Amino acid sequence: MVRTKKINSDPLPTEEKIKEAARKVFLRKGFSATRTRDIAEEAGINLALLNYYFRSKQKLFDEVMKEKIQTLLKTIIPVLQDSSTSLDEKIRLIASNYIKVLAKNNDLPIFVLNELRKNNTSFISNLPVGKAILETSFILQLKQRKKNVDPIHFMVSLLGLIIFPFVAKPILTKSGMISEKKFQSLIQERELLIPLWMEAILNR
Amino acid sequence: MVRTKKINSDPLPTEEKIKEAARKVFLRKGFSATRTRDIAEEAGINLALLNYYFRSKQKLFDEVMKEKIQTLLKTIIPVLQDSSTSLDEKIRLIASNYIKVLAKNNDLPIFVLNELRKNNTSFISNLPVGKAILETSFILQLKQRKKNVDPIHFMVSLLGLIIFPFVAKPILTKSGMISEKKFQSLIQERELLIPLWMEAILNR
DNA sequence: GTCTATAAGGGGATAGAC
DNA sequence: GTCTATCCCCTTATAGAC
Repeated sequence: MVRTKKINSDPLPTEEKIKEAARKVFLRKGFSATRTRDIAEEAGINLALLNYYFRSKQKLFDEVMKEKIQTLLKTIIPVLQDSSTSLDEKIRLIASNYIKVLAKNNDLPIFVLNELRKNNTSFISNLPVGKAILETSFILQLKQRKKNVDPIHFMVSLLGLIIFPFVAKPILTKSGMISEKKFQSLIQERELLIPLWMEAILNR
Repeated sequence: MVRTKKINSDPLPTEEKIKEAARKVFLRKGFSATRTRDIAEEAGINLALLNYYFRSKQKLFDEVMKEKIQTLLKTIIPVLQDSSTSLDEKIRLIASNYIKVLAKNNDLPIFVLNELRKNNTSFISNLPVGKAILETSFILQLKQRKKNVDPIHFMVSLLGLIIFPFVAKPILTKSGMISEKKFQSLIQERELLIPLWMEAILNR
């Protein structure tokens, strides 16, 4: 392998083309509003091939959904667990990592949260991820730092400050409150601001 | 008119029964996943009546959607505009009003935000509500209080702290992190906590 | 105003040729 | 593996009786 940069000489294999198209269409429209024909067209293949590779719309959706949940979890869980970093560092890392991921994928949070709400999927309820988070290094450090701070409140607030702008983006931009460009600079600024705000809350 | 309290002696008129059913089903499942049959069944009427009163699924949806957006705006805009209240009071009122409304209607924010995102609806873009908010008493008081605080950041953060728990509720409860009961007490606590946190951010 | 019956079309999935 | 053609159910909406 000598090539330093991959030119588009070998197009994606069909299965990956379909999955890539599915990511795009499902994220934009959600499960119910998406037609398998939309995905096939986006992928530049025939509708029959979708069923050949993935058997059904639901199975294809499940694969995309699982992947997206993993993306969200992998962004935060390793940071929460790492006992070698300080609490302040963890807060900075979470803000920084999430904003980097979401800046490239604005729709990710609202898509995942809304689809989880609508379907009684077992994506989450199978993994005991919720309780696991309550026993991470992050929570322990939080309890040591300040006894009267409820770790759940603190974590929900931190994630809210990071994620909410992306969830509210449709209303912020469509109402004319801010432009697309202003939105992008806004969330970049928050990468620095959120840790300062969380610090202020802790020192209250 | 002597009756001081309306007993449920006269059931709702058909049109209102349909609308009430539509509110319930659309909010739970979103536009695309909702079948008009679901609404008719929920309302206890025949499917044809739905079209008789509302002409189409889309028109019925639009009425519900418009109503829900109004609910969200009416909760905050009068508070922002009232120049007779202090900044601190406004913050307390916004937190208090929103939490009261959303405690009875957990799905409201994610429903509205997600449907606005998916459809290129003109619900919002017609009203120049975004820019109007930037000229309210609230924003002026904020600028006076602290010059280096960006009002947009502050407002997005305030709303994020209030609304995000409701948006994240599916993942919080389904992941086993907190129970339904714990969730309800959590958001009640935030009615007091959020104003304190915003104060800490302002005094940073 | 309210119902039953049905038209008309959309959309997921498959059969079968190549 | 990939395509075209098609099946068939589901869903919205309407026609028309009462």
